[in-house]
Amino acid sequence: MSSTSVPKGTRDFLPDQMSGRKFLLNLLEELFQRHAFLPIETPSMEKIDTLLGKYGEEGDRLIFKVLNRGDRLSRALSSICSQSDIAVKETNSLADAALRYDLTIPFARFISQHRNDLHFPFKRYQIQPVWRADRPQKGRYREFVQCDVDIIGSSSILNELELIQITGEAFSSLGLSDVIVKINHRKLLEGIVTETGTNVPFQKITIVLDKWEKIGLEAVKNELSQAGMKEKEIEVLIRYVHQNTSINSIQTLPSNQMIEAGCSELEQILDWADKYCKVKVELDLKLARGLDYYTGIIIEAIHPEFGSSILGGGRYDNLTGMFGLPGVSGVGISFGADRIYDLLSLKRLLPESPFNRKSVLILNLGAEPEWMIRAASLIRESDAVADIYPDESKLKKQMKFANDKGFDFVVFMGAKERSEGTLKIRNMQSGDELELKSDELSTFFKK
RNA sequence: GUGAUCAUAGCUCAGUUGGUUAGAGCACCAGAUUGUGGUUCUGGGGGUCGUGGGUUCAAAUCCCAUUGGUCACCCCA
Repeated sequence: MSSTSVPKGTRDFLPDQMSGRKFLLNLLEELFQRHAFLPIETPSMEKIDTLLGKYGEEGDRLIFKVLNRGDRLSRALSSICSQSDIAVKETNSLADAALRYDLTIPFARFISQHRNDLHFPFKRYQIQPVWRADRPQKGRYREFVQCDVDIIGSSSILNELELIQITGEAFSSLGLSDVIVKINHRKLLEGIVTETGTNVPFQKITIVLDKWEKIGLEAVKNELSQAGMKEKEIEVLIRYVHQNTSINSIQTLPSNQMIEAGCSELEQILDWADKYCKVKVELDLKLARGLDYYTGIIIEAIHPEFGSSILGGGRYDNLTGMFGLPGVSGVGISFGADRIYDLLSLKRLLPESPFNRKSVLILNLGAEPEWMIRAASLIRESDAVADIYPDESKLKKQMKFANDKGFDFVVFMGAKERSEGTLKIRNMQSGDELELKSDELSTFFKK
């Protein structure tokens, strides 16, 4: 017998879960549309070269590669097997394609390819699954849905503001009022690191800083020193980064070009966010984000009752350059739909009804089928959900079915009702019953 | 890639120093109730104790291996 389980880190979704997921995804999509973003989709697979080398060395390891088929595979295998040592490079000849790791790189590829068919600045949203060959754990899946909104072809920080507005609108309409948006600026961070005079790579330092909340100040100092920073450099770095959580305090930083550029953008964004965004926005100089391609403002959203971030994003100045379209700046964010769903379900903020509107089950009491068919049509015309129980089963069984399935009403259409020219409707929650004339059916379930 | 931990019914779990026929709750099915569900009562079905091997008169229990799940690190939505 074949196994009934699904691969590690992937899941089935039952109808009960799907109604919550649809609710979330529909809400986000509708919000994106109101902000004039347009939808696109890209294939689940990209050519392997499109993805490799874009996410740092850790990222490359987490990309799912798709094995070649047929002769190409046989040739690659025999070439590898004939060698005494299998070079890592050779394994790439086994795969020409890989599953997408995020939606941002495919988007950059998409923009470069279709540059002549698009109007810039171009605002797109994209809601699709991505795959990562990670070890699954709480809030971490190997297949998960990202909801990306990006604006490409404009350097204005009006775009950053809009993305934070969308973040605030999304979480407040979902009922997640405790979400905190943390922001930082890659240039500012880089400027600070420059001021320390260290020759340790910027990327290495930011990753350590990012762990601050988790491991504490002393451990951060330790790791920085292990990374090769001198004690004096660490001291300077910590002094600048430590406790700089208000816009006033970052103005006390030394001035160089990068710091000034970063500061003025952050200052503007924080001021606007305070006035126009429905979410708490905090400056956090420790926020780094591992993805290499960010160059300006970076943002991340967290919730105090959830261990990992539920949204991430930032500005990238030259993503399309790798695909032959240089000098185009973009900024975008990605909602982690699966994590947000988990959080909503933890906080019981998802709608309970599996049908997204009033729902009615017509009980089968052996009445003339066409009478029930007409009744169902009338109910559906009034925009409610209608279903006819197909078999003339015991009433108890049908009632239990209606109850378990979550129908709001059942309709009795039996011999008694037929002779009186009426229908009996029972509210499944209150137990109230009332009689209606057949032609009142279409208006009863309206609104 | 590194580390920890767990695996008994569809689900959540009990199961004593190894010792009769492996239990409970929930869920499911049937009846009490032949036109009324969600409450109650009664009864019923359902397990090769993850898999393979070993120790023993005897293994869910002890040993070894293996597979799978979960959690953490790394990194990230």
